[in-house]
Amino acid sequence: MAKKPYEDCILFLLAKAFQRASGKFKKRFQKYGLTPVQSLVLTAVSEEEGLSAGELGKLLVLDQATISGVLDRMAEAGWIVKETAAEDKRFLRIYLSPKGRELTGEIIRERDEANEEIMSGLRLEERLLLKRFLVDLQR
Amino acid sequence: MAKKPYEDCILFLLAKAFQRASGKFKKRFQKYGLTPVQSLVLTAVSEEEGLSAGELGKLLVLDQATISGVLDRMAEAGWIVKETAAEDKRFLRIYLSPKGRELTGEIIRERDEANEEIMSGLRLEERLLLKRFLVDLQR
DNA sequence: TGCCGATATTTAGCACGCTAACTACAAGGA
DNA sequence: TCCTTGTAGTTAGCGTGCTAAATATCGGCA
Repeated sequence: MAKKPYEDCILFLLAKAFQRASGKFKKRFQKYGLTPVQSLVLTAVSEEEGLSAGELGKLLVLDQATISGVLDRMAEAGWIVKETAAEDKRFLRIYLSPKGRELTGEIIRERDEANEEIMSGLRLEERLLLKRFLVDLQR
Repeated sequence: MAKKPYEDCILFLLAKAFQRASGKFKKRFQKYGLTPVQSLVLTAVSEEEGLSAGELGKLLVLDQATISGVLDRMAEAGWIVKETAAEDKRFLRIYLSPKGRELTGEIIRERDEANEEIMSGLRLEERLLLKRFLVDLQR
């Protein structure tokens, strides 16, 4: 039997690389009670408050059902505040809570360190190439 | 607001590349009633029958709980057969069902085509580099 | 023999991520 | 005004993937 029979399958390689990266984020953020996805949503909200659920979903490429659940749990945990927009009650407006605002800087630092940790096996040019390839896969 | 604020976050890039690849597999395999993961498990079983759940999990880097559930659904759907090993009843032995054996060749072809489709935006050297980088991330 | 610790699998519970169905609201025309 | 159509968000149901706890079996040792 081949030892690593799946190294030619790009789906497998992507899945495992994502799993590993996700694990590193998870470890780093669990002391805050945040999941990896939630950490991304938090920084997105901090970059522009008042976005709707749909706009956040587009930004982070999450479908409506997924972003809806994530926002719900984050509001529940006190990271963000969900308001319905006055002009059009179909829309939400998502804001940081005081807790969210206070910890955003730290979360962003953790995220950057996690990214650094994940990429530590690659040289700078390799990191740039990898990112370009991953973007090119998204066509 | 930046248009694509997360292209610097390797977790985000990996997640989205994986999502897209997974989507292509999903589309291609749903006519068989197979999920992307199940397609990988099926080809793994076809390469060596009689492996235990744990051995398959190690091969595919899936934890016990996950492989257990996947195997259950695949047995339910009639792709594989679960037997308990006679020598040590703690172990399972996983075999292909007649249906699994019949369709494995086709499934492998679909998998190869899906991989080709996913990588189609990259030249050959780029594909090899990408695979190497993804493996290197798994340290 | 009978118990103890190790090992393989299963189960429960949570968080995505997807599709599909549903609700709520808005806008525009008959 | 009423109705139809479209849009934003929620909910339900499924399949991973994880951790932790439970179950079943084995092996060895008193």
